[in-house]
Amino acid sequence: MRKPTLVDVAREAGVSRATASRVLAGASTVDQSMVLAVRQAAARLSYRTNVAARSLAGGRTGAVAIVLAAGELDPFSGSFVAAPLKGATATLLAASQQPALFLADPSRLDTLVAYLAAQYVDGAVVILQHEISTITQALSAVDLPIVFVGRPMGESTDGVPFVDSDNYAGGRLAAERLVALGRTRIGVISGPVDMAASSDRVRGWRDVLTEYGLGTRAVARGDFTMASGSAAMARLLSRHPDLDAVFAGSDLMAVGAMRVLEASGRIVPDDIALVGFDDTVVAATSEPPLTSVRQPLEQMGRVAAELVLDLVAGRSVRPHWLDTTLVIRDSA
Amino acid sequence: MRKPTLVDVAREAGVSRATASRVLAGASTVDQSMVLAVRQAAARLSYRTNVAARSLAGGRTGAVAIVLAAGELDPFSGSFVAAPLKGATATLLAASQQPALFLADPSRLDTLVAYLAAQYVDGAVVILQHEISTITQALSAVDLPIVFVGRPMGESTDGVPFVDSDNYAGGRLAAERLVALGRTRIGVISGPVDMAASSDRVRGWRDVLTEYGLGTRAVARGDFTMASGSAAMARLLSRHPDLDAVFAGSDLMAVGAMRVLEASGRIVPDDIALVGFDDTVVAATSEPPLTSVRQPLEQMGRVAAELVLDLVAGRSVRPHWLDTTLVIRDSA
DNA sequence: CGCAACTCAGAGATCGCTCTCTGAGGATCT
DNA sequence: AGATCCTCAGAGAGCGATCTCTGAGTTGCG
Repeated sequence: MRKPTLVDVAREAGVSRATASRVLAGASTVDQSMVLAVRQAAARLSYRTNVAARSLAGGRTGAVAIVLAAGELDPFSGSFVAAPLKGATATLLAASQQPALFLADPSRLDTLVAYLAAQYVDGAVVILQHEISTITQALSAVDLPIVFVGRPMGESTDGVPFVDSDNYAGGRLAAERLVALGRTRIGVISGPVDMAASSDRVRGWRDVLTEYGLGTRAVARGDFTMASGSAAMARLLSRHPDLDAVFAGSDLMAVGAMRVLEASGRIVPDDIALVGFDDTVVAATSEPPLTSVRQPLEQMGRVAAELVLDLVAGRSVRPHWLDTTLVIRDSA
Repeated sequence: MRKPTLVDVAREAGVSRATASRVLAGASTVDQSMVLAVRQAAARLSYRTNVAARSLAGGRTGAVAIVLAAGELDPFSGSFVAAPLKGATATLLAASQQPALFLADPSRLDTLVAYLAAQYVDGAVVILQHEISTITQALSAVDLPIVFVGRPMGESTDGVPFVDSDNYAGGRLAAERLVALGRTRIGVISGPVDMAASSDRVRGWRDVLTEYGLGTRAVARGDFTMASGSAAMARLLSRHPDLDAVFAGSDLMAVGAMRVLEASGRIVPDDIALVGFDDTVVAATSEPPLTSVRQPLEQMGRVAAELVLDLVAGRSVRPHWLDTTLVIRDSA
């Protein structure tokens, strides 16, 4: 049997196509009795609006892409991607928009660009766990509302709408906690320098220490992994054996550092206090449990989706910084 | 500036809309010189065909959904989802079809059904690691070409096209290996009974032992997790302390079993040989490395995508069983 | 050389919906 | 009470492609 169309619904309800369309699109300027008639007719025929036709006529598809970088073998590595994804999905569904997941392969960006340019979707939320400048660059050429989760870095990223946690404030939170504990020789294990998130955290740490007149020389660089945290901690210890606190730019690096501290015979937090970043599951399960700066990952996804919807609706948006919070456990 | 349409391209190339359409759709019945003219005109205007219009007129969207259960973002699911996903994606892209990922939330199936019924896509590949009967049931009501990766179980699944590895043959492979090693008292740790994959593996194991006149009483049930493997092994040992081989229905259960065997003072494989299933990364990294039955996961995704394309093209398809292979390491 | 068969470009209808415009009917105001 | 305003249903024109049908030009064969 042929799929029922709007005309069928209209006939069944005894109204015109236009009225049926208004009801199904959720317009308010329709008499209540007709609304009911159309709704019931649609249900009776189990009618589904044809999105292609609606899209063609209305200029909007009702779908928003959520773009993830598929560099890793496991596409959904960790909550850094899953949590914003969840938040964005929930927001879009609540707004009756269809989320369309897209795994962007950095080596086949033409596919991504083609997809976005083909008007399958009205806008896109782009979630990149790591900075991938080729992706941001390719996207800048696409004429479509796009909001990034995480601040993109680079020349052409001015005015690009994004949602990020306030990494600077997060760095300050961590440093202030350590200062409040009476620590005075406070080191930092930074993440990759080419990531905005990473350098902002270190900047927050540095500013606080400077304000308190403390030294900011004890800096070692990692790459957010556990192994790099261990290596960085070892370097810090050899150069500054008298450290009494360390702020690590990620939980994984903090745990890596913890192992080295343990091996050196130091007790956390008695001899040396430790604060991590992200408040991932490892923070809760490490021994001792790690005090960590929490990022509102799911909320970031939610807000990014809201911003895309704003852009689609023609409203202009500004970048959003979301607050980080300090989750205090045993390590500091 | 307005987006260029087919009319613009046709005018630029000096041909009719119909001809331009034929060229861009890849038809062969067009003179070579016009093909060239249209191609160049399209490139000059950086024309992209409007998928909504094409879909409305042509009845096909050029997109195929890949459905995953949202719960399977769990990192542990790892390659069971990622590998078929990768295979399916590659196949679809090669056929110039747009893969559209969809995370199905088992508690909000209406969203999935609405998406599929709204004609966003021409067909769907459904990848479920665990049997989720509510999903398969909901999908049976949707009038759309669907192919499952993994055989769905249940009343209404007859004639449902699927791609699975030949779990029965895999179970046979494992059992034959153990028999070939001269083992005669061979137990099995099965997976959940309500999963076809799981019961097929056990059936293969049982048939081989029966053919060789060996006993098939040593059966314990697990749920594919490591902990359940340990528990099942402990039960097997208490009931059948003289076992000289065990076939575990998953690598994780095999590793769990290995821990218990080790604790009981038995040496793998000298005292007791062990074969796992799946050939996941844990098989390679366990100590001793695990002999395991490998599933062609990526190929399963590829074949499933091909079958969907066949269905979309109006060809009929049959279920496909793909061969498993035995990867021999140290444990058996 | 003539007629049938074939190839292939163009005209026009169509897919199913949204949106603007028009105008009927009722409410409000002077 | 008449004029004006407002609300809201219906008519009709697209949106941008595909696809069928038509017919001009070629080719093949008797």
